[in-house]
Amino acid sequence: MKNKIKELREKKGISQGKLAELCRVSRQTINAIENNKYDPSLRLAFDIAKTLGTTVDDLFLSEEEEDDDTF
Amino acid sequence: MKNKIKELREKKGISQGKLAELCRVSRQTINAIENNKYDPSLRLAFDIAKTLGTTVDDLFLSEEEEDDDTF
DNA sequence: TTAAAATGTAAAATATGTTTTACACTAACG
DNA sequence: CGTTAGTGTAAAACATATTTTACATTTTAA
Repeated sequence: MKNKIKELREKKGISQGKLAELCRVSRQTINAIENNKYDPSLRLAFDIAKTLGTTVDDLFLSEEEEDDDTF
Repeated sequence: MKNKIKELREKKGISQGKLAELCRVSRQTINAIENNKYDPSLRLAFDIAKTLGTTVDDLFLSEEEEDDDTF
């Protein structure tokens, strides 16, 4: 699922590490989510959205789907 | 994390089983989420919101926190 | 008042998300 | 040049979400 985290994070001028700290998760978690390794939990999605001053619906693209490449 | 799933589902007049089918998950999953056994994945949160004609931000309450009772 | 549909719940198995530790790479900077 | 901050990545361990099967209870409706 695509997201605008990196974009909004950079607009705010904070590092992955700082965002992780503010959301109380590890830096690797933020990194993995920004790079679409996996989706965050719903709770974390809300925390990130709030921290970046936006909404979950705005931050994540949702739109059907990102069925991964393996075939 | 609180949610309005049961409320909106009943307003739509569909059963847990029907909602589950529309979201392509098991009925138990819908039941567990309605009864706050656990939060859905972000993907499923979007699917449920869409199916119920609302947004993730509207459907879930977010607000800090539901730290469970055990102590 | 009985049968059917809907709901609640539970355990085991599997899938997915998160942490920790650790290291490599790049860019900026003294 | 050598250091520091930021980023990408990986494996193991752990936490949480989901499925399947199965059954009990409640609600609806004939």
